[in-house]
Amino acid sequence: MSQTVDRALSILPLLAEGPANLEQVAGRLGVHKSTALRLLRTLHEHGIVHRQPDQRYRLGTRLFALAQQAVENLDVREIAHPHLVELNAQTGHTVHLAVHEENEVLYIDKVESRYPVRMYSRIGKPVAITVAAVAKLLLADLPEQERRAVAQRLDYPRYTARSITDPATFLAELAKVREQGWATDLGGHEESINCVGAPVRGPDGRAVAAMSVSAPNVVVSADELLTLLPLVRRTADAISDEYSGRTPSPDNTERQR
Amino acid sequence: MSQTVDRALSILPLLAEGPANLEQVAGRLGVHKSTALRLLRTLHEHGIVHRQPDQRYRLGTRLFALAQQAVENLDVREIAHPHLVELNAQTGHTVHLAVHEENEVLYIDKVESRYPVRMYSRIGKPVAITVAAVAKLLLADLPEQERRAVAQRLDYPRYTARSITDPATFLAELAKVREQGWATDLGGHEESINCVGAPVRGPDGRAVAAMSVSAPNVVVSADELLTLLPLVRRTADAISDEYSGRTPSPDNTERQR
DNA sequence: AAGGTCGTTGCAGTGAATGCAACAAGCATT
DNA sequence: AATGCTTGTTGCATTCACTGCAACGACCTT
Repeated sequence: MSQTVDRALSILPLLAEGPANLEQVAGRLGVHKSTALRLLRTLHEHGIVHRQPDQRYRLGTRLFALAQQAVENLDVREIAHPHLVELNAQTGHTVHLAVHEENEVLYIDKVESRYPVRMYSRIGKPVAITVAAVAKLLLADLPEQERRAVAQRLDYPRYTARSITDPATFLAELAKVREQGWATDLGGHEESINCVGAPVRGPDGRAVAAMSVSAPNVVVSADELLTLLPLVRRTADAISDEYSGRTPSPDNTERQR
Repeated sequence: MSQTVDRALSILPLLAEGPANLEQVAGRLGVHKSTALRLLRTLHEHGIVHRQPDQRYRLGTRLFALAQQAVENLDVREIAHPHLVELNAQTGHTVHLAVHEENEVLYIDKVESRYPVRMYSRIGKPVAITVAAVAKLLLADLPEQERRAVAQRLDYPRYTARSITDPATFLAELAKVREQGWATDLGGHEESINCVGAPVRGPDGRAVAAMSVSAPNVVVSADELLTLLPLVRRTADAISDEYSGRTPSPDNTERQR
């Protein structure tokens, strides 16, 4: 739309390949040296490109700073909420969103069946970190070494007969979750409640949050709940895409796994 | 230099603060809506900005990808990382790596005490350039004339009672740092936090990066932290050697201390 | 239905970007 | 040392692309 800006931006991927000098940039842009110079100068003033001692240009660290600031100011909850509502509408079940922070996993949003109003019942409260599906998802994303450290220092309350109660089992569960990309809690926290969840990932692929759908046995069996897995994963992926600034292509009917 | 590009690039830091709609962008840019629209469109086509379902704009994946490449091209980071991890393991404290670029000093890596989870907390953010140990190290390495120029144009926020708040004191401090080859920040940024750092030098002897170890008063006193100085310097030197392609002679055991 | 907000589009005027050519600086070759 | 080559920089005339305006349309609220 804007020729000048278009040209300037075209320089970036070019420099991403590696440092380049003025003529190389001008050549690949198909413009006169002087034009390229002025574009590069402008980019330089904004710290987007950096001039090396050998006068060649490369991408600047300002880009990194910008990206960093952007993710920090991103509110997962804000982005996720509409998706959670939709999932709730589709399934009728309770939907949770959780993040990992300072050795705790806590709910930051919840859409409850029938109650459109946000009741902060469990929101903000730490989850049962050793059994909850969302907790497994978030911890499973940590590097191995750290996962081990965390598993060691946790307490393992026996909420129910199905609770995980030792580090080894927990680590094995995390490995499985990491492998398959989704998690469940089948009566591990409360005997009659099952959950199935999936991770929300940021631009760098790391899990920034996790979501889950929960329902009591009396409403749907665990097996029935599991049939919702594809839908849950699709929702989580949609949130990931939006959070990462990816454009959900209009015709992306189904994503391949 | 180029008005159009200048305006377009000015949108980026604006969006880094958070999503914004067309009018907000136009307003803060001081241009007509239609102008802002066309700039945003161009940025959008390049994937630099992303349009949310609510039509607001925010930074897009492409920017994240570029930022990623920008830091990956900084091979200091890659070389330094294992050393930082080791230093962290030895001391238990937070370790930072920073570079100087375009009038800013910013963290490009960090290894946090015990909780690498928060990995990217301060990474990408400009450091408090008038007080941070790494900033002193990098600025101290500049030629005198340039140091003076920088010192003059800086702001000197009084973060704490111990902050450096005027150019003369700052220049004196830089001279001292230059002389001794290491730097500290004793409560100059945050009252209870002390740092000690050393420079990473390239083959030509110029500082290409700086690293520091930080710890709160409550954990170790400033004096205790200073006892780590030899270790910090040795680590920085090891990184320098590797970066400069000097053989970190296999038998010059770092451990014989 | 009316009124308001906000994004989008066509258009005319002009100011800003472009390419040219000459210049400067650094380096290699002779 | 002189010459020629390469590469970055600057002043300038031309023109084209960018700008702001105003009108339109989509959507939401009352």
